[in-house]
Amino acid sequence: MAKARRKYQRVTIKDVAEYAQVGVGTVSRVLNNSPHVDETTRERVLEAIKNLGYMPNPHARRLSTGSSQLVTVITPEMKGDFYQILMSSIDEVLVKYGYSSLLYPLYNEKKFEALKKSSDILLSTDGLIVDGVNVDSVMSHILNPQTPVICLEQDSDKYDSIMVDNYYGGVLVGDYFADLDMDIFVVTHRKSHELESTVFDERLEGFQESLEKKGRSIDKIYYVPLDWESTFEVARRIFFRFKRCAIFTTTDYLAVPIIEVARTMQLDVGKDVRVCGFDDLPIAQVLEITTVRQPIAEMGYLAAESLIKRINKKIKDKPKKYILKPELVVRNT
Amino acid sequence: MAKARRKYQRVTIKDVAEYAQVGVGTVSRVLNNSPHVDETTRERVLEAIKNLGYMPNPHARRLSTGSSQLVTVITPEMKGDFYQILMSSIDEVLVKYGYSSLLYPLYNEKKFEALKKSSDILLSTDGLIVDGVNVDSVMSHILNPQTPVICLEQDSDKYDSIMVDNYYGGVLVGDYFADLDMDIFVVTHRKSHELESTVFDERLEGFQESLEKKGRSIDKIYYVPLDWESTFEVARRIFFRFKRCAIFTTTDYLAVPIIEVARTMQLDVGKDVRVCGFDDLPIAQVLEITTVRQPIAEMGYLAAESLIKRINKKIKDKPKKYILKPELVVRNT
DNA sequence: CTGAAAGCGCTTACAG
DNA sequence: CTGAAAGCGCTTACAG
Repeated sequence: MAKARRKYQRVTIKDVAEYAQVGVGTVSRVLNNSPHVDETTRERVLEAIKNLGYMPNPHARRLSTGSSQLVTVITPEMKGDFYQILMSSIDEVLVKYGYSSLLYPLYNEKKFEALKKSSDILLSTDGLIVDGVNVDSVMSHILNPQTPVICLEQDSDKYDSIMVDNYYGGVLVGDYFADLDMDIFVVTHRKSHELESTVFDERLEGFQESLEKKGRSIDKIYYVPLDWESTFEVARRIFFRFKRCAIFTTTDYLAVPIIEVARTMQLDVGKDVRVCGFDDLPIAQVLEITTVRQPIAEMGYLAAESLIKRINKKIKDKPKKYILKPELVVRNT
Repeated sequence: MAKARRKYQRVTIKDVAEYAQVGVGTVSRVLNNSPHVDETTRERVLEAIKNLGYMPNPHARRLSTGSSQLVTVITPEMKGDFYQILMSSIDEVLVKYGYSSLLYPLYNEKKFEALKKSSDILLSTDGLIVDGVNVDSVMSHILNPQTPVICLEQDSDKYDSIMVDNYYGGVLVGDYFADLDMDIFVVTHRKSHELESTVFDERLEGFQESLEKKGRSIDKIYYVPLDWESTFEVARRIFFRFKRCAIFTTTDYLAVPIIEVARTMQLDVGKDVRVCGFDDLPIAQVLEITTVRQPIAEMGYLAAESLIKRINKKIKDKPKKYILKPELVVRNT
């Protein structure tokens, strides 16, 4: 005779307690691996859990403890290796502390609107790591002031922020290219909407100013969408006229098609044609592309560690700013 | 004099009620836009909410209502356009019903382990859409039997499943290529671990059998990792020997580098060199690649609609299977 | 329209 | 080691 159960007829801790003939507190204790439980009662409870097919209700637990052991990571998109690396490193430290991460990528404007509407999501998690979005201006009003937030690749007055010195990275490439007796081109991406990041411009600026300081200048800047098809076109246009040149792409992603076109056109990449990317994505490592190494994993570690500290109220002081320095990695291109 | 508050000193519905001089029930009603609230009291409550900076506690609400209005989408990875399209279409219908989606990409094995450990995540959401993972065998034991699940690109005995007829898609390409008086090559990817999908093999099988039925056969199959650098190499190898051939890539992603190499080598793509992809990703549309159109958005719509129906208990019957038919889209390659 | 109260399913001092 | 009870912050019949 199935006993009448409440809404959703889920089996609760109470059912388990009855079945095992103990109090709910004891069930809770074995659920939480408390050491203060007699071994035989523990087994009886475990038995009950199994027989009843009990599964805990996370909402009840979270309401009771005031914590979800969850962290939300908000990114402006989800494509590319960058976020995979970032997420992996964040997860690595998170699990150490018993936390999990949830991804909330803003892959289109609707997604962002949805977030503003049902900011529930932002309130149901113990902390936030936000990449490339200006939290202060577009998000802080829907956030609980108590919720710890770490900003990545974006400055913030209210929260800890972790940035890479993109300008400096550009300078590194400029210094490197300045000594080359070649025409100098840049292939980069122009940000098209508010949410996009400004890193490409910063890299370009550092590059440009370093070049000028050495009496050189950019011969031409090509702006492309962030996809390969357009870049293939640009590469063909460049190499049709110039068999010898140095090209700075503000991300490795754009370097790939350029190198491939040059190689297919039999140009000597690494000698007559020099290509330098940015980011040191896995693809740059595989193709041995000269690039500027952005410490993505370090960013992730730092972000996660900082967040955990904030969550644990270890730090209560003013927002901190971390600026990580990139480095030039000269390889075969 | 700041009043002493409980743990986390968050302001609760009770504080708001006191401040506005009403009962907590009334506050709850204005929070939920109940029409049965006098306009002036509503305003008083709203005022109190603003002044106190009140933010609702989602856990309490979820415990009380038994629902989170959240859906988790689990994918085997997060790279590429596919998931962006899928997620967008899922979100589109979800918002219609007042739901939001959370992404949980299994970008590495640890992520999957973490999920098994703290299956909390799977229990705190009203439903699940799982892409490309065999739920029956690897996940169903950590799921609440009550939780509705929709499986994508993967068969299931327990849950609704939505699949694309990949075999049939391969047949379409085979029929198309069989009439071409050219050598026929395939560039495809071999699955390397358990969690990866088998779609590439299914597509290849359909292609192969259709060809055989017409008395033709594949001249050579090239297996590559799912990245462009390797594919560039393969393309160069092919076109070095064959200036005239038809190539079937089991995903558009792999068609791109092949087409680029052919073009850069001055071959007439669309005439001497024929390339047919699979998926109809945005990149295939931009580059006007002949391909097999996989109805990704339709999958997303169907998945989300089916899930909502299950959540609302509209359907209680046996798991349903949907098999979507892809179609050949002949373009310029 | 509105308030008091019960209930959602846990956790955690508090006694024993 | 264990049970009874209070509490987490909401929602929702139930009376009025």
